[in-house]
Amino acid sequence: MAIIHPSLRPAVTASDRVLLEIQRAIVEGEIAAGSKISEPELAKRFDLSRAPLREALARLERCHLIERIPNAGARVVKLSTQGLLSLYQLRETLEGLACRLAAEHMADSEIAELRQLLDQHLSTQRVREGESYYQEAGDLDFHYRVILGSKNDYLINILCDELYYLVRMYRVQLGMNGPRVSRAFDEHKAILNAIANRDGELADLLMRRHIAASRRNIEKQLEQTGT
Amino acid sequence: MAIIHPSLRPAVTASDRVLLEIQRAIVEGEIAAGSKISEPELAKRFDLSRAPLREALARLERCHLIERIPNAGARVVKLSTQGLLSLYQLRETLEGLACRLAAEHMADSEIAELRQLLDQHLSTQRVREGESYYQEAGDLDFHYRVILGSKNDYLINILCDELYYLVRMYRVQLGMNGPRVSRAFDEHKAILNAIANRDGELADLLMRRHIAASRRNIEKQLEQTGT
DNA sequence: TTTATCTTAATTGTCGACAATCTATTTGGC
DNA sequence: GCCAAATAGATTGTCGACAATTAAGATAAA
Repeated sequence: MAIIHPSLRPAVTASDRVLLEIQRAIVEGEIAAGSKISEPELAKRFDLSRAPLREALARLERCHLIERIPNAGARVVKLSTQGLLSLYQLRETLEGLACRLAAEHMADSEIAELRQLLDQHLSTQRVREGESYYQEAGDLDFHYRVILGSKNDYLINILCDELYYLVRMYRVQLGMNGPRVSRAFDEHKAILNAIANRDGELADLLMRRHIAASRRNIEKQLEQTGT
Repeated sequence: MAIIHPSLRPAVTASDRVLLEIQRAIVEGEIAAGSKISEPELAKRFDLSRAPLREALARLERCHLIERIPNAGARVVKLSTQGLLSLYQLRETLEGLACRLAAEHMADSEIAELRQLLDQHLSTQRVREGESYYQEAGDLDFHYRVILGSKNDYLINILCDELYYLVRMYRVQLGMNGPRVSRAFDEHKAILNAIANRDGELADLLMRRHIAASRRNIEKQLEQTGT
């Protein structure tokens, strides 16, 4: 199903809408990594004043998609191997914690829904084999649900609001696909079983391994395509 | 010495200055927890327009000191036992990670400086026994340096920019002092030794214990003063 | 030719006013 | 007397213009 996001209030304000558009544009590389952000240009492009645009830029800085220097302007972040390693280092620890907490706090009904989701992903993945969008959406969806299951608002905020757009940017712009799909599904299943057994320690371990494997996979693709 | 902060650029813009003032006011309870934020009122109080004020509010939301609802306004966060537990849960994990990374990445010179700092704290603490400000400043200073030693920008940002103001708010408003001072210094020393020995795993463990002990200490004071 | 300084242009930060939205009170109906 | 709807007030979101700062280019001196 669609990705569930905690701050998914339906973009009520103009600044909300332009934020979503620019986020998408940066994540998909339509606005190139490392390029300078021109406030007047973007304001004209999205047909609004600079006030809501600047609020959107503040939020983009919050999720690490741009970097601002006072009186000098903003630039889209550059992707680097070092940055990706730092990011995945954090994810390992934080999502491990999320798993441990999810094993404690998720309701049985939530766990059942999550199992249902995985089965559903497995079947649709057989049909649409190789389509990286569904693969990525499915992966993110699973991780999102586990994170939400932790019931720790600060943790949820950091992972879903502040780090995941950058994670997606790395994945999209480095063209993540390849044969790790089926193994990722198996790993998801194992994590879910640990959570269902209320074995937080194991769920933590499995999630850290899962993300470490994902990181190694990306690193491999990085050195193949050339840094 | 003074607390070292990564985003300590000297508050060049008006929004920077008012942010610092409001941050201090909220942390110290001068603006009461749970109270409503009035943009016109604050703008008049600090003698500036609403534009830089709103930017400051956006950053206050980022460090969890206020909560905003679109078209409805902002409120100062309420302190709760549940919130404090969630916060310290995160700190345990994140600062544990910071220790592990610091053991890998800190330069010998940085470690030497940190040891010097601890000795200095010990002596000044003997002189100014019981003054909670110095106690807190010293504690924060140690933690800050370890976090910076991790050399992971995302981790540094989360801990120093997004979580620590709220940690300070809990400490200040719940009046943290008491006899844990000397033991905390011992624990700091042990953590530093582990880092100096490049034993990241032990440093991680000791820091998690250190924060867990601090959390239990606060919880105890909480139930004494009555929730 | 190179470097340093000055000038100019563009960009960012801030301001005051207007429009859209929400909260609270009052009014009307049951 | 109580609940619902409408109105009035205030607050937030957005706009266009101005001020302050920075970056770039031209000019002059070494």
